[in-house]
Amino acid sequence: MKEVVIPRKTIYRLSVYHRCLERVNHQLDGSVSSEALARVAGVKPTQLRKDLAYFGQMGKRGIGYDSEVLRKRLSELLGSAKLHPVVLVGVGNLGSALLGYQGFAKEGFEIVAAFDADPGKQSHAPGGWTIHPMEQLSEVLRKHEVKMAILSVPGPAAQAVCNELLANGIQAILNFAPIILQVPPNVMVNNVNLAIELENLSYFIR
Amino acid sequence: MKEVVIPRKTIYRLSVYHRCLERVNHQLDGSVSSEALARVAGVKPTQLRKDLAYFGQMGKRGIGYDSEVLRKRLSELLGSAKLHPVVLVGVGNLGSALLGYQGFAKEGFEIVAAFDADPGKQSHAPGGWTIHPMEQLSEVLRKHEVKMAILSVPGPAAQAVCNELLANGIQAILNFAPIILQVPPNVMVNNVNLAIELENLSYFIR
DNA sequence: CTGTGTGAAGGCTTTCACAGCC
DNA sequence: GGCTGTGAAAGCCTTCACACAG
Repeated sequence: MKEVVIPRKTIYRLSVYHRCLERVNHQLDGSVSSEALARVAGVKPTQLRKDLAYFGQMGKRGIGYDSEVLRKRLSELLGSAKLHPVVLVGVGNLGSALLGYQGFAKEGFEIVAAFDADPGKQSHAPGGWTIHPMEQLSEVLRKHEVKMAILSVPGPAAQAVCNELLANGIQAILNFAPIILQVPPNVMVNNVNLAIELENLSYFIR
Repeated sequence: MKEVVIPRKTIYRLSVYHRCLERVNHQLDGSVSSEALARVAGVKPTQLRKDLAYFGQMGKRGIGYDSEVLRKRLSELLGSAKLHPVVLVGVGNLGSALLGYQGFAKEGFEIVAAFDADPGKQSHAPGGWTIHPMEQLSEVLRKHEVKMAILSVPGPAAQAVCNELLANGIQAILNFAPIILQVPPNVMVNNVNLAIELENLSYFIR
């Protein structure tokens, strides 16, 4: 029994490989080399091999990786093999966009409910979504056993809403609010801040 | 003249500090300590100091940083002091959401035009946006001297559109398409992939 | 005495070089 | 011969410890 910790960055790249594999695996007859897959994933072949090797022998020497086997294995490892229920909190500009975004469902995530403090948001909701008031949060989270949340409320409200999510058993948050959330170490937060991404790019323009 | 390279991660955190500073600088009378700012930014005080020190002496020992001076300096360094024109290409689900997102303008970025291969997208556009056909890309980019683009087209179209952007002088791309773009080393790409962020979170849920 | 600036140490990730299997 | 798996080396970033300025 090994006691190696797997780097966060490796986990992240696993998702990238997973996507790349799904995009190209009908173009190849059964197997991929680390070199081929690394190229479309934008990494070096050695890195890909090291990443995969954390989880045991996955390829055949002299041949490569069986693309279908690898895809399945990645899917299991990442926990995306089964459908994950997700809630979305904050149906403003960005939130309603995310509700309409088809990308989530396609990748194994189902938004089971959307919440907003303002019931008036009902009318703006795309695609016939029902926007629940915050009071129903607890009930819905427990009923569907939801463990993941998408947080797209304004910055000032974010920490309070976050606390509410944590109190109801949420273990992972995709945070679009422009603040660093304070959470216990067993809760995972991934931040997405579009303004920061743009600002970061502008640094590199001479 | 020092010849030190500044880590990419440092540049990224600079944006975070910048945001945090804007959020809290009316709460303080003139100066911030590295400890206070680091706390809201979610980093260690030493890291913040080292990050800032890459750009010379910015604080006063025994006192801290003058919050207004620091804010201005960060703004200059990041290139967000002046308004940057940006174009958005791909007005699908996500693209139209981004068009409606107020966050960009607030942070010094102005979307000067939106493009889509399908002129039918006109009707879906929020807020009275005119959606230009791809044929006008070259003209608009040159006229407004646009250097940054937001790319939200479907994966299969992304590389071709990217090449077109590069041919017209684009130097930085915020990429929402689920592929790794092939670009020359002098072009900067920041990837945002919501499905990957969610999948990544799902790994950490036991 | 307070809080920044910084060389040095430490830790983590990536890359290399090559052993091992097909 | 081809390509994976992996210990060792290199590189990069973070953290520490403390000098130094207000």
